[in-house]
Amino acid sequence: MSIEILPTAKEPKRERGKQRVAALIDAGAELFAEKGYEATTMTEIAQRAGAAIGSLYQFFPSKEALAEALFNRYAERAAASFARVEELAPGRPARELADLLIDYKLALRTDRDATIALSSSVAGIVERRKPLGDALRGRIASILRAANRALSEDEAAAAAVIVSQVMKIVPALAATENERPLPLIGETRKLLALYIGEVLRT
Amino acid sequence: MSIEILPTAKEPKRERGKQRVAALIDAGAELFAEKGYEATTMTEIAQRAGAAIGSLYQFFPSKEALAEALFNRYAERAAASFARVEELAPGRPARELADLLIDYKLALRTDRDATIALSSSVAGIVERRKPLGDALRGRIASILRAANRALSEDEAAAAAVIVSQVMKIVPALAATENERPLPLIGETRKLLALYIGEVLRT
DNA sequence: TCGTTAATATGAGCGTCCCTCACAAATGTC
DNA sequence: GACATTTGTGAGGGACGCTCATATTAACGA
Repeated sequence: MSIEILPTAKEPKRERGKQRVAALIDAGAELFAEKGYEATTMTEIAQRAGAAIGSLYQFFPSKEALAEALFNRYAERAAASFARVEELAPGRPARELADLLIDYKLALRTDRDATIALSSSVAGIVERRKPLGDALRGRIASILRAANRALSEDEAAAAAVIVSQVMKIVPALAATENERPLPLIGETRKLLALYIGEVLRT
Repeated sequence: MSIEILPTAKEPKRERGKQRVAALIDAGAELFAEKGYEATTMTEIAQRAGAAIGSLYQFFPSKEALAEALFNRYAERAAASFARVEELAPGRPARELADLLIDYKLALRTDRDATIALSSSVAGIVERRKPLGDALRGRIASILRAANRALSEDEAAAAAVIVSQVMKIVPALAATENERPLPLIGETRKLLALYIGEVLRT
């Protein structure tokens, strides 16, 4: 499998350009979240941003490039948000670690809505996601090893895969019923706490 | 949200028509699995099946309809497969229940490859998936209540949601590394057994 | 055997999509 | 103001899903 080079967005040089780019990304985020990636047309995005179609292509050479710019914003926010988790993690018991990780996912829920529509439709995004997921799993593994020194590297890595998979349940549940404080989220906390407890006990 | 009426596939009346339909669905399954739903063109599907584009549209009035026919095959096989789980479930401890459910997902892994490409791209399929998931959760809840009479209906329903979500981890892991017997699947068995054990203990 | 009817087969062409391009307008710098 | 650079514009090219008028094939009674 070869690395796919994707034409990136062209940086705006002047103030007006920066506003345009921001408006275009915002319009794309709204429409992708509303109708999905494929159902959204480039003409539509340009219209909602108050720009001509050619102006959209001036900054984003393809629909994929716009999706990637959107994804980059999400990735930056996610990385910053997890840094906060790492600050709070040391010394906490399994139950609190589980809550920290669940809350991390809950906080990103809103931003995620737009990017979630991309991950399945845009080939380039799928590949961009992988290193991000790898990094997250690595950081989770570090937290686990810090909490239980007896854990081998492989054991921590395997456990981190499971933990990250359980964390993915959160946005799936939040999407199906976003009304109350969600008893199902509580049940997911229990699930994750059980597993982390088992891992730390090993 | 209104119910979306989707034009269904036209049933072939003669033997040659049935062969055509089978060849077309097979071609679609192959191509969707290879390149994804959006990247696959209707012309391509017709070509691989050895048919003209008009012949394809004779039986499937739209690309979505073809996707739905594909999905139906998967749904039928899944239902039949879970009936076998229900036969074996009564009287088993948590660990064995977990293994039964994980193995159920593993068995469907191959067929799932083609349909997984659709679920995110085809709006009609997303809606068709929902009742299927509801039915699965209901049947899991029944198994749980049979194993623990003290469980209320709501408790069993909530637990079934979590169990079905954990089961979704299986194909995700099988996709990332389909080489060895997968130690991560073993870790998922442990996770599910832990949770079901907790539920049955309540 | 043949004629009739329904089923199946065909591919040029329509509308819409993503995207290109030649050129016009606006902005910053001297 | 002159000039270079950035930004703005929309008609049109190529490819897609899909339609339709028409041709071919299969089934069955006379």
